[in-house]
Amino acid sequence: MRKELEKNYNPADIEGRLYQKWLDKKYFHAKVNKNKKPFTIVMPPPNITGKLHMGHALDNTMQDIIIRFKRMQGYEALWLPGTDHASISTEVKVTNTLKDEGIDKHELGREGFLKRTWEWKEEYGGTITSQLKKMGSSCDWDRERFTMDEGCSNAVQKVFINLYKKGLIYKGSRIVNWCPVCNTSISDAEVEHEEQAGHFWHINYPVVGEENRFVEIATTRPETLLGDTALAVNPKDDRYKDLVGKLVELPLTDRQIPIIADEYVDMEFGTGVVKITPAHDPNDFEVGKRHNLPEITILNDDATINAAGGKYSGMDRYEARKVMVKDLEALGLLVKVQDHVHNVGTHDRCKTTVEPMVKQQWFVKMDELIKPAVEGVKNGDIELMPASMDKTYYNWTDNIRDWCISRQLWWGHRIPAYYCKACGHMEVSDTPPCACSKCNSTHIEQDPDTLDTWFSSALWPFSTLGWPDKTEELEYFYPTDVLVTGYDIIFFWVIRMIFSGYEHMGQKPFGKVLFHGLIRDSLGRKMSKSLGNGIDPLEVIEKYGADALRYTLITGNAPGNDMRFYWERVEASRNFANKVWNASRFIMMNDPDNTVKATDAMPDNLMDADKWILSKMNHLIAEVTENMEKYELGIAVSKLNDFIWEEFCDWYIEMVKPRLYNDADTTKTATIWTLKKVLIDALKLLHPYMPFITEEIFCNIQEKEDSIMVSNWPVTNATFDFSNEEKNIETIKAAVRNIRNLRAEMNVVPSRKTLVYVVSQSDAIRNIFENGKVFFATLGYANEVKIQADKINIPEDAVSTVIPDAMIYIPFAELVDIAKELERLKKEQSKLQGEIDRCNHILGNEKFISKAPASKIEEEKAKLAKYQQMFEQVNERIVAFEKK
RNA sequence: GGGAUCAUAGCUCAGCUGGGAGAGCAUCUGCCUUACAAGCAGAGGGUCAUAGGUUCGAGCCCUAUUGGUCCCACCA
Repeated sequence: MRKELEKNYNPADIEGRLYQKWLDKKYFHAKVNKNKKPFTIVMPPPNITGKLHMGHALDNTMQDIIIRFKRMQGYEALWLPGTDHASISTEVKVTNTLKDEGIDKHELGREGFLKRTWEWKEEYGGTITSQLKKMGSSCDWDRERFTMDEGCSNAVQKVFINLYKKGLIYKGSRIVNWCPVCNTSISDAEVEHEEQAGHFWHINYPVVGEENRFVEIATTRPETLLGDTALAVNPKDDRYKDLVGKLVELPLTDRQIPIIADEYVDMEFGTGVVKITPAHDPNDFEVGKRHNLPEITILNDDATINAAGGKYSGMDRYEARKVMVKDLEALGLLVKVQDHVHNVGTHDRCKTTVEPMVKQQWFVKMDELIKPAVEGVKNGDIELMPASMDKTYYNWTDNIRDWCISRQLWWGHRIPAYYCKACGHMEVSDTPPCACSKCNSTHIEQDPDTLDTWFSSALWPFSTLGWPDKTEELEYFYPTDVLVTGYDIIFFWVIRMIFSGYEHMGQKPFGKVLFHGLIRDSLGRKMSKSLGNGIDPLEVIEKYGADALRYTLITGNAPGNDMRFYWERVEASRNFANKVWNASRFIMMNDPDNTVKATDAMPDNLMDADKWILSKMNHLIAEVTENMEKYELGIAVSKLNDFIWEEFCDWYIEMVKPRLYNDADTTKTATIWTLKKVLIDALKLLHPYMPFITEEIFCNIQEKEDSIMVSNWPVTNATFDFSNEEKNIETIKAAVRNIRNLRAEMNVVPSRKTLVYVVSQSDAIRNIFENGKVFFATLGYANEVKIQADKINIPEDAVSTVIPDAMIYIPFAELVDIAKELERLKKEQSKLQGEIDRCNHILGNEKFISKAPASKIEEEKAKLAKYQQMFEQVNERIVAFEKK
């Protein structure tokens, strides 16, 4: 017994139930199946610290749409989910939790800390994946992975060792961004630069051997003076030419440092003299290397002054700054203090001001690795969408620097390097050596550092499929087909996956990259925790349903562009869902016993309107499929929306009502068949976008425990190409519009039941129509025009056989204010004349004829013919009117 | 400083390789109508940022300008 559908679509009732059904039936699970072609998407792993936000919602909606589409098309579609251990985020989070409990991470020790972190992961790491389920994501949860699970960890170790053996990983001293709070180095990309109000301290350095001669420098960080090993001037700077090569006294210390000349110095800026602190400034580090200057580190890891700082040692960097400025003032060496706004680097996770420090770090050599990654995009092996992202991509690859991969953290993949405490020998190996291969000492220690989070993410497309083992999954599903991600991690992640794929698999990791933009709030601001302007996708789902959310995210936006989130847009999406719901309800109400099935053979008594909508649907299938294959998801769904709402609901269903309400009508079955056929195909096309509502309706209408998500994607069928009928109905539509326009002037009570479709119901009436007289019919409500209806002659048989009794017929011409209509027609005529002139102009142009493609010329010719025909028609009517 | 990108209706945005200015929302008018008022039928509203150029023809291509956003580098 089929149940009555609610008047309004209520998503909350059905979403959970349907998702569970899909899970139970294992529809999401993809197997190695040699009889089918694979289609693979690997999910960008969200952080285990994360909560689902709009960015994830968009990202995963796009992936789900693609994967559902491909699954219906008959591919073995795998969408592999997983999460990222997010080393630094997680470590910060757990450290803070411990802090709240009064536990210091270092007291707990490495093992204890890791144990806690794993516990934390078990408890909270699944939050985001469970939230993804609410969105309807059809991931293969049986294959869910984690960047630190056994397989992924093996892959990481293997890659590290391979690269090391190839000489592509090295250990070196580098100036790195040091976060004194997180106690780790961070990559350039993790540093945020923000403007801060600071000061410019002008300090005099006394020249050695010259009484009362000083060199004035300006600095924003006077405390680093302790690590100065030179002053530098520009070699072209005449003011200081004679000073180059001389020594100056370094204030507050007993050291003397040289004055050197280097191009790096900007003569215009400050005093034109720069203090060089190689150990605490990236530029100075470079200068120091060029001039063989010593590197004096003056800070401890927690940014206090170290033993090299004499009386200042032990002070915090800012405290030392204050004291030193005071001391300089006392010595009379402080010339002046200016206000100065400058950029300060802060750590994006904890907002601490980073400190450049010289450290021993592990690096990946990039110059060779990056080459195939550049080549792969250049020769089209990998396609970036939108194509404009190529520029951003090359901008990164062209300026790539060696990748600092070591982090002084505990949570992550530990570097597989082992040191002999006796002789200092280092070995890189997948198992800890029992004894030093050089001195046989058993005092061996593993490198304490862990790897950058992105090191494991870079391997994600193949580590998740079993690499380094040669699994059949890897063989079957790799390379993956498309990567969907935000453009903001093109460098962090996309580039690194690409070169890793080529290096370790010898193959690209994915064929296409589909970039999307950021979701902003209604004022165009980034959604962020600190602003508190984030909209929780779960809240949207609760209020309007997952389908409405998905629909909102996918429409009204071009690929790669940022989008703003408005509640009004969600409402519009919900309204569309409701429209689909009610159209389906209407259809079911008209066949309560479900006697007609869409799978039945096509009835042979289809009317023009039926053929018209079937033909339209046929075109739509072709267009939507093409758009989706090009991943133009927004375009596809907006076409679908227009079709369902405007053509199917506003025209077809309205046209068909008199037939359904007339018990004597012999075409009723054909009508219902057409309604169902078109609805079911439309539902299928819509399913990737709105999985829940389409499934619910599909099951109700079929009365089977079937599922739309494993049904076949609709294909075009030449049987449904009815170009004549299409033309007929389009003409009728135009006529109806004209009548509607006139209605206001006629002072007729408007009604949406004003129908013209009847014109096509019988040859008799159609003839009248074709003779230039247009009729419309109204069910009730039109008393005022009733009188006029008496004046016309409708063939009795035409009316009685097909048309419901309540219908009234009014001759078009009788109702028209002739003067007004003439005016309108003349306007239309002159417009058409304009079009004809335009076409003639183009077609008469030699250059156009010679240069334009043949299809374009044909198109213009067709237009010209069409306009000329329309012009003739209008002209005939004008002549007819003028006779009156 | 280098680069990217955007500027189209009141708002948010589409507009694919140059050839008839579009949608949604908002506004206004009329409608309880046996699928849907979360609806139906209509209407108004744009010098396509500015100035040049290429072209038979420019929202689209080129140059410059203005303003916005983003990324990278970063001044001691």
